[in-house]
Amino acid sequence: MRYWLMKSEPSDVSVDDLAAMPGQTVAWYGVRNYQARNFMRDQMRVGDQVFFYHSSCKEPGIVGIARVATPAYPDATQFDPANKYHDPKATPETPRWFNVDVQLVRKTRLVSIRELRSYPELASLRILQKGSRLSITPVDPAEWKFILGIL
DNA sequence: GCCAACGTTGGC
DNA sequence: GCCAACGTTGGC
Repeated sequence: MRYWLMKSEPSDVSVDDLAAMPGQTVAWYGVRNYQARNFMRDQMRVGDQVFFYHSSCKEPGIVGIARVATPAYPDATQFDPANKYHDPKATPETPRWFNVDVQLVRKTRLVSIRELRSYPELASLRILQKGSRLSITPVDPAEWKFILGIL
């Protein structure tokens, strides 16, 4: 079992949006970064635990706990010319982008990035590193436990 | 809106 | 295969 942190812009899919979805589950479409894709495609397993993180918004931070609900499969938006995530180089025979489905486990209080930065125990958390931009990052078991403890 | 950091693109 | 130019991310 692995642990992850996944960023979502709340103007796109917020934790409340996720809570309102059928089965409280959403396809994690739109990832167009190879490293993040590889995490989903190669390393995620059903049941992996996820911190749901709001980014590019007024109060960035962790807002929920989720789980990986499906193995990775081709991201449908890459094939749709009308979609902003359309990739003209992708075909159903040779898909380039993959996504898992993510299911909400529970909302949490907002743990802001500012608060996360305040804990020496989280000094190595990937998203706190200088220049970190990856939308999907692994979380160490010790980091996961620590954050659970402050929720 | 700024801008540092990083990823991607494409000419050579 | 190098690397400058460009685009994107995302906190502030």
